[in-house]
Amino acid sequence: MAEAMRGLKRTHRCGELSLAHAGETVTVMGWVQKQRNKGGIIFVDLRDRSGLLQIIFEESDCGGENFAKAEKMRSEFVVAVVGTVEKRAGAVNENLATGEIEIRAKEARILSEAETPPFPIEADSRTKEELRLKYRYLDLRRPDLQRNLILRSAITANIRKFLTEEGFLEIETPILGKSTPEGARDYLVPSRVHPGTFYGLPQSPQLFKQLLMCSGYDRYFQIAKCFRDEDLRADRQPEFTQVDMELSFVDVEDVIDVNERLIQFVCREAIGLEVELPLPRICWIDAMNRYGSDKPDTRFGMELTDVSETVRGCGFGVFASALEQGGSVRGINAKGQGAMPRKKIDALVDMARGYGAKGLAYLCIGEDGSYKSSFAKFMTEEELAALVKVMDGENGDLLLFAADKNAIVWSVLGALRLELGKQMGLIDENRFQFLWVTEFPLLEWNEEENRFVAMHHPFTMPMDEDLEYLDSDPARVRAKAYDIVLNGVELGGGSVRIFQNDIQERMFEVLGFEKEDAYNRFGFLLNAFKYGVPPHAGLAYGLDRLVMLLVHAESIRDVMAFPKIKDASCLLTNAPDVVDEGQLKELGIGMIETP
RNA sequence: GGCCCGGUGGCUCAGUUGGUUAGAGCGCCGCCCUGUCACGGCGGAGGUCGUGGGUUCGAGUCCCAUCCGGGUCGCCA
Repeated sequence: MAEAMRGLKRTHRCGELSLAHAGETVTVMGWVQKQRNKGGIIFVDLRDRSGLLQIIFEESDCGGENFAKAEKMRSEFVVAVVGTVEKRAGAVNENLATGEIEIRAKEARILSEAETPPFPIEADSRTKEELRLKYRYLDLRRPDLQRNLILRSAITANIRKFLTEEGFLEIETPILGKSTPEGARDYLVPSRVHPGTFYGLPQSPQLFKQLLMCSGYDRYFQIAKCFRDEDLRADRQPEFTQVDMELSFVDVEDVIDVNERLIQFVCREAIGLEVELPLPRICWIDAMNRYGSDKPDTRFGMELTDVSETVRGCGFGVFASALEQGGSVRGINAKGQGAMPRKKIDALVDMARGYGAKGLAYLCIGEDGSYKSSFAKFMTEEELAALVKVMDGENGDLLLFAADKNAIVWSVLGALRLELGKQMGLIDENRFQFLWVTEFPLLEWNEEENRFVAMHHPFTMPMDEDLEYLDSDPARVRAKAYDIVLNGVELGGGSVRIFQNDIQERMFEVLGFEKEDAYNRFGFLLNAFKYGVPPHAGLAYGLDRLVMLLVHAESIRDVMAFPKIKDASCLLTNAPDVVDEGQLKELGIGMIETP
């Protein structure tokens, strides 16, 4: 039977009490973590978001009625206890922050009884995610998730603090916006007032923040919910949070500077991590050539080596044809892995195929200097020796080679490098390696659409020195675009924006947009630019990813209160769900066919 | 959409080559216990082996289909 709280007021959270409070009478409230009944004495571990606290019940202190309540207490009951803080008479519990003290109960109330939860409410749960998400409100009671969300709150509070002090204004932009077909799929919201038309939920506040620059707000930021109707991953949710910012009268260096100091401030204040500035930088082409990735994990080496020139003209057809078709041959050296069993190598070959390679060439160098290889028979001894030399191959090493178009070679070796880095234990999980990746290509060729598409977005400014090639050789134009990477995860990205009409129109031309079409989609922005636009640039972070990495969570779901599962549904609320006929009718929506 | 992993009491798992009545730890229920904190002692309950079909004398185990969850490729300007 639940009792009222009347007359009681919580004085402390459990974890806030210490030896300094000895002798004080306090009132604590929380959930029963565990009851240990020794017969004439009952211990109750009380839990709230601050931690655990031991309560001791003895009939001589609290009387028969309260003692009987303590006997009834089960896990997850919500109780209130009035009592005295005491230094423990028994042994100190070293595992507990409040292990030196306990509350000697004088009065207890059972505010709410509880059924036995479907899984244990404790840290480091190994419970299946399906169950955890169905009972998310219980999962969220667990100390590790509470810690994650508390740290997330500390991170956003410090972001606000820093940016506000730097003169940024926090301004909200609409959630109900205009669908922008370029890029990710939009979530659509039907309009009741205008049947047949739809709002699009924002993939980012991009265009609005540029308008804010036109309006003179100079430095803007927002912690903004964003939506993308694409398939999920461990670090991707359909709705997620961006820390979005835009600055006027700045260039690349200004954006990087303020963001480096932001990162340093937040890491120091929120998690006590000291980040050394300036952060290292790498330009995109170097990142691809050295790591096979535009978001390299630079906590370990095993860099890629371009062996195209070494193998040119060799007898191995796969290498030769890749080079003939304008591709490359590159390799990585897995030091000391020369004795890797065939089965594991085959798994790597399969993995390479998963990234679009037709195969993966390997060369094991035995401890005695002998070769075991998938392609040695096609090459002369001299060719092999040259290849091993350029790969810095020593006895006991495993050399892996991919030969294809550059894009495939990079992605295959980039993925293999990460996999081998993990397998070989080369990654220091306690290290935080931030990295700027700069000078991204402005455009990339899209085979399907047979046209160039913007790598970042169509408003990204080309680098000054490449501007002249925008029409003649678009593929070589680099952008004033930059990504911030942490431990091989893309944390955020941004760019300097085009603010000159003529460059914007040339950009649309290269992208194959009709002028009319461009105005139809983005006219409000282009029109705004006609009335005086400051040079501006910005950046947006994936807040969830940042928090995930800083708290060492394995999935973005562990730093969000109510995440969705792989098919973008919610196991807790069962969203999305059907709606009744009347709602649809009002929106002028009919189903083509009921699934 | 493709590929990979998983689904066995409330939870986490084991389950041999297909072979008795499907096990363990934790949890849960009852009784006992005045210094426990992974409390302890005694006793007990609890399982359509995700679902459907097939092979077989016999299926948790093999085959097919399907559902659910996770990872990943495609996708994510």
